Amino acid sequence: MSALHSQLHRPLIAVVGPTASGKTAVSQLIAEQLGASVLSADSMQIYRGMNIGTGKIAPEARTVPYYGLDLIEPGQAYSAALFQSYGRDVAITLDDQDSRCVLCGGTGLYIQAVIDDYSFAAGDLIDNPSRRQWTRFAEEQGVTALWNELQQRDPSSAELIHPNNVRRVIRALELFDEGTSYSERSAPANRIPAFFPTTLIGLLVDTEVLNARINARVDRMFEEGLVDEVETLLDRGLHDALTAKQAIGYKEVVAALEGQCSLQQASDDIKQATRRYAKRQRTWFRKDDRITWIRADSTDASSLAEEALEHLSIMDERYFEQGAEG
RNA sequence: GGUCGGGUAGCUCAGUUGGUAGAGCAGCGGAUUGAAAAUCCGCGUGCCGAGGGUUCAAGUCCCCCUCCGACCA
Repeated sequence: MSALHSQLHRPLIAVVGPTASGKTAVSQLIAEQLGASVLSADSMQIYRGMNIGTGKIAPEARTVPYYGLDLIEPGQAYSAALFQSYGRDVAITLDDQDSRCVLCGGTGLYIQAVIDDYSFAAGDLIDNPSRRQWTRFAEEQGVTALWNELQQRDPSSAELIHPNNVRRVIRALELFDEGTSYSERSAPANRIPAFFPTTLIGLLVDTEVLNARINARVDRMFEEGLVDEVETLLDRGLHDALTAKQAIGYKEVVAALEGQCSLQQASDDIKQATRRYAKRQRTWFRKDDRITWIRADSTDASSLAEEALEHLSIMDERYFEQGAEG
């Protein structure tokens, strides 16, 4: 019994990989060739006004329609569940118009929420009394006491979550309050069935090469006016933003602007945080064995796109053969 | 040239009365079902500057050399 969504005429395309691996350029070239649109799956590029620091492609550089950018204000809350319904709508709508969709992004959870059969619980994200209550409980009683509460109510979920991981313990308690369970939903990522047929392409870059690219990119962000961008966002209330203020490149510049460190230090911190982020992305995508990895040490996006397109046409063919059989 | 400090993990340093070494940071690996650029977990062999000596046993004591720093000439 497969949950595979069969409404799509052609499989979705997803280009994944760590930050600075060249996803944006390659995705756009692929989309150009196929007459497709790009759907960004990036948890920070959804914010309006966060452009330089998130590596968002400039409007004048866009040669195909883009989705998934500038969806909300930095002060607004967002979630993987919201992106899931947004992304699926986009994918289905494009397919209905006989157009194709190239998912492009570094936020593994967002990608998977769209293409795989994740079912998030109902419940209010914005005004969630349960989350508030447990957050306060954690502050007052400590993380161990919090975990003990979960252990009492929902032992099988408690078993899956380390007591120090407050965020996730709280989430599990929320789910329990909603009458469901964290443990019922969690499953090894590679065992979740697909929701859309998707051809996944991963860009693989040698760590040393990627680090050098990250450093150069951060320097460029400062040259392009990252500090000004952060100042503008602060005027618009970045401080009160829950998630947006945690973005790499922004939190460090804010610290410098508040006099906690020099701009040089902020730049170094951004480079380091970005390296670590890239590592987490590598870890996330590595376990997905559907991904076909393309070596992207060179910056020649067009040859990478060509390689990707070759693979895509093979996979399309396979998809239609299977469809004809079934 | 002399005196005093110091030379221990990539970096900053601990190392008790001699029992072949351990923290923070960095780095590396992993997890990930409504914040995910978030959150969390795991990983420490290093000629203890070189050589010699005392001792059952030396990062630790003694001698000598060397390098760095401060001060005195």
